Amino acid sequence: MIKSEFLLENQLCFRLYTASRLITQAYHPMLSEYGITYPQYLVLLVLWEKDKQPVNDIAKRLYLETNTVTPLLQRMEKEEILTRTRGEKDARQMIVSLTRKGKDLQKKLADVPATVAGSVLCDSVTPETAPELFRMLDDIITKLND
Amino acid sequence: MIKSEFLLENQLCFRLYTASRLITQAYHPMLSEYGITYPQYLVLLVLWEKDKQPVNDIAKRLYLETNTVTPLLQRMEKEEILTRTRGEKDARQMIVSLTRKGKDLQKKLADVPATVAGSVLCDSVTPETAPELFRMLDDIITKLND
DNA sequence: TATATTTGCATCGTGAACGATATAAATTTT
DNA sequence: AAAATTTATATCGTTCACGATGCAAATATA
Repeated sequence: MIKSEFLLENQLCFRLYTASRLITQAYHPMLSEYGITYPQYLVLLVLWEKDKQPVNDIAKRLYLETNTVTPLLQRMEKEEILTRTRGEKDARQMIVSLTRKGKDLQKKLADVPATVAGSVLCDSVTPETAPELFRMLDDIITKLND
Repeated sequence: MIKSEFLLENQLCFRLYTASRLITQAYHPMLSEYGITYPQYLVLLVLWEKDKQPVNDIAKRLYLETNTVTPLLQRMEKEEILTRTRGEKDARQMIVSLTRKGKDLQKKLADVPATVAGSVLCDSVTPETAPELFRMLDDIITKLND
C-alpha cells in the first residue's frame, strides 16, 4: 500500500511543472517563427515595458539569477535583438537596450497573448475564474520567494 | 502606451513557469541530500506506484518525450537507482526496474511531500482551496495535451 | 587613504527539455 | 514471404536553469 502523498495525482509541483511546460510549448510555434524562445520572450516583455535596464533588474523581474539571464542576453545580442553597454554611472552594470529589431518584434507578436489565452480557456479556467488562479499562483510565488 | 496583454502581470504562463521553478527549488535541498533531482524524483514516484515499466509508459505518465526520459534514466542507472533491461516479449522496449537503493529511497524521502506542502500553504492556497487549483491545472494540462 | 566588504555580472559544469533525426524490432500491407 | 509502415528507444545539438565560483567596480570601514 503506497502512501497517498506519494501519488503523482496529489502533487502540486508536478501539475505546475507540466502545465508550465505544455503552455510554453503552445507559445513555441509563434515565437520560433521570429527566432526567439519563451524565456527570450519574457525578456522582451520586460524591455517593452521599460527599455534600457541593467541585467540585475531584468533578472529580479523574472525571478531568475544573473547566471541564467546573462547567457540568454548574450544570445539575444548576437541575434541583434538588443545591445549590452556598460553603465555610465556604475561601470559594473550592463545596460540592456532594445534594437530596432527588438522593438519591432512587439508589433509582430501582437497576437500571441490572445492566441495562447484562447488555447488555455476551458471549463474551469475562464475570464471569470482566471483572477482566482492568478491570485493563488502569485501567493505561491510570494511565499516561496522569501 | 503598452497593450495590457503584454504586461507581465497578465501572463498566465509566466506565473506557472515561475511557480514551477520556485517550488522545484523548494524540493532541491531534500532531494540533493540523496543525490537526486526533481525530474528524477518524478520518475521514482512513477516507479514506486508500479515497478518494471517500459520507458514509454514512464514518459507518457510524466507528459515527457522519450528523448528527455532516456538520458534521465541512464543517469539514474549509473547511480544504481534503477536498472534498464530489454523487454522479453518486445525487444524494442526497455523495462525500467528499481534497485534495492531505488526502493529504499521511498522511506528516506517519506517526509518530502508534507514538507513541501507546508512551504506552499498560504492565504489563498489551503487544503480547502487546493482541489480547485488542482482542477484548473488539470484542465489546462488536458486541454493542452491534445 | 588603505583595507575589507558588498555588489553586479560573468564563467563553468551538470542536468534537464525538446526538435530533429536515426535505428532496430514489430506489425501491416502487398 | 518480401516490402512498407509503425513503434520503442536512442543520439545529437541548442537553450535554458542553477549551484559554485571568479572578478572587477563600488562602497563601507578602519
